[in-house]
Amino acid sequence: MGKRARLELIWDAIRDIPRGSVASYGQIAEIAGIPRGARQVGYALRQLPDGHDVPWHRVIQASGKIAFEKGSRPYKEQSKRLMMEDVAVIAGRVDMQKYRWQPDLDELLWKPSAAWDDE
DNA sequence: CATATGACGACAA
DNA sequence: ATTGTCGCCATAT
Repeated sequence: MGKRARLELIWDAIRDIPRGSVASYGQIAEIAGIPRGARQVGYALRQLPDGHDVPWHRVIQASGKIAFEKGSRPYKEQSKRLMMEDVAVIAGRVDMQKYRWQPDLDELLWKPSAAWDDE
């Protein structure tokens, strides 16, 4: 696979994170079909071109912490964007239990029939 | 080909 | 909660 294609896969996975939810780097990597590729997601985010439409702020560490250094420009920008969509950021962290994106659950809510295919 | 570098993650102290 | 170590893996040099 070409490097550009991989970047696109990762960016697409991030575009699927719904407003008000967050996903970890590793989670996005798996969805993009790159197991253990958390670092590749970080790489992909650094390659975002100007004018992109990728909700980069919805990607945080598995621990719930914002990846940027506390107090830095990007750190503040990310906290602000998350707050803007009602995601609580306390001391640089987000409660993953509460805000972690669950694709499977989304499926159930959007297409209930998909969960009944065993009847 | 050899090393260094990360917007990471799991785990042990 | 923090910090350090180690594993991981595409890129960069």
